Amino acid sequence: MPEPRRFYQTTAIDYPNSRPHIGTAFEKIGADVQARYRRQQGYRVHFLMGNDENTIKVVERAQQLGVDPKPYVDDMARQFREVWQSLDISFDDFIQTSEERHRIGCQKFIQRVYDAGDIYKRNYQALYCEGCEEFKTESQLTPQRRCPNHANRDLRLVEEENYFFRLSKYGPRLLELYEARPDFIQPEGRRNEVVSLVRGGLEDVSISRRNFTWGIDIPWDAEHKIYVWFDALLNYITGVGHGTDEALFAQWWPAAVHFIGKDITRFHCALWPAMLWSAGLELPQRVFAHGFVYIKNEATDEVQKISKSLGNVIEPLDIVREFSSDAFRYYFMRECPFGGDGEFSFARFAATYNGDLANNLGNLFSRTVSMAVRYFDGVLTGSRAIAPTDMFASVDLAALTASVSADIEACRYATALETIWRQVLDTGNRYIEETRPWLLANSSKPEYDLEACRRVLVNLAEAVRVAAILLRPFLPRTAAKLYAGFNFPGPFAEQSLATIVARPAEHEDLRVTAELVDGKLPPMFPKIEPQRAKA
RNA sequence: GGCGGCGUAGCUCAGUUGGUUAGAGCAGCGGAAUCAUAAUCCGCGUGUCCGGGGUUCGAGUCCCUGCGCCGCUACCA
Repeated sequence: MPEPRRFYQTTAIDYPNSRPHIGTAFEKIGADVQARYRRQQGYRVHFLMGNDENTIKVVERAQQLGVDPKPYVDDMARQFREVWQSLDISFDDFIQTSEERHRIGCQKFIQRVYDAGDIYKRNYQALYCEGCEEFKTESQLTPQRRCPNHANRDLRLVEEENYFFRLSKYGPRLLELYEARPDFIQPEGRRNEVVSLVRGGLEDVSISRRNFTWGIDIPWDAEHKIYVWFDALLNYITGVGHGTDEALFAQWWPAAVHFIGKDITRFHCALWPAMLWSAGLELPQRVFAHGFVYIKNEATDEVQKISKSLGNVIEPLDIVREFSSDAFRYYFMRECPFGGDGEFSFARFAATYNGDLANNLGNLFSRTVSMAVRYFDGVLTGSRAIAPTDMFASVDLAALTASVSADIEACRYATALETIWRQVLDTGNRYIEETRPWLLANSSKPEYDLEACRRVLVNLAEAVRVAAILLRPFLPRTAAKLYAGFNFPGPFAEQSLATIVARPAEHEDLRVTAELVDGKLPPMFPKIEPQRAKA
């Protein structure tokens, strides 16, 4: 047996000053599909998620609540994990940047960069708005160089001694990287943005702040804390043992892919590689920047950003409780292209759920199982001798599998799902209409032919098997139920996409093994009543 | 302002290197069927492929231009 290929992937770490919403969940689901797919294909996967806790906002929020930062972030981390678990996000580890392993790894890393001569001290000037009580960037200012929220008062110029990282010197090397590895940044549009940013010239970045009480000390100067990005990005290596467990680190680094939001592309594609070069570490293989989810207001038809002030935040747990995690996952993976932006509305959710999940998928499974039970008492005697090749005669299963694989690997999840629906599920439903098994099973009809009927059902079971395998990364619970519908040969866990064409040998005749209630299959996806599609 | 992207059926979107009557899903209309969660199947679109000009035997697909929308334009996550 060859050593299984390793696949280390990460998501962005989140700020724990508010609970995760559906936009945050979008990223995690997309990452989870990749992780589940890779595991299914035999990779050894390590899937890291986490929270970004060393920020001033955490301290402020904890103060508002009258608690210390650490218990606050620990409780938020618990809440985040709870949401991710309810969405069946199969993360292997969850790092909090307030953990010791992060502090130790972080300090060792920054020391290496310091020793390499890439960190120096100098004055940092910034514009401070007393109204907002925070620093403003040039790009945030009004034409009069005032704060947009407090245009009637001047900004204060604040100077502070900070440590700076020599990002500027890595510009040329970054451009070489983008040139040599065009797929380092995906999708391509994001890559172009980063290229033009770096072409425009990079400045050194400040990486420390004084007078912070929360965060990680600069190891050689405890008056300074490590500031934002230099701390946050390092979770990707401290989470797999950098500085604390070098054997583990050697096993997983470099990462196969970082999943991030499009807004933080430049930190991951310019700053992060430069940091790693400086410390003498390898670069991740790929950075994938996904789009954002917007809320479509059904009353006004407006497309809005998700925000607390607009009051349109949707709790993932609400949807999971009312429908299912698979329904939640399906909507976002099918309706929102991962590399681009997407929209959410309950009306659209209900339409997708009812059409694709309840009607096309759930009902296909239901009618298949139901006919097998009704016409054959659930046992397809002699099925071993029947090759299920009729239904997919018009479909090239090898090409279909290859195309779905390629789409998933490129994070074209919506395309992969569309292919599965059109080529597998639609084909299945059409096949039933064409063969009309209810006539074949009816002894009073001229079409009566029980052998032919059995053959049809063996083919339909095959559709269920193929669908189960293909859908597994997207809809883990549904896929498991589909596969458990019949006594297919071989445990589901061992069914890679290759087993779609190279079917495992049958040891016994097919029979229905789905759980029945009063002899019937309960609906997988009970319909959403249109009027219940709340606004 | 600069750089980049987008604008295709009522809605959401596909449309490789330019090549036959521009496609899918949903919605709508008509029909069939009844195994099934009234699900499914078949049929039905005179779409200015944003407008204008150009290259070409031929352009949704390339070039120029006008309009509209969006992204990026560094220390904010």
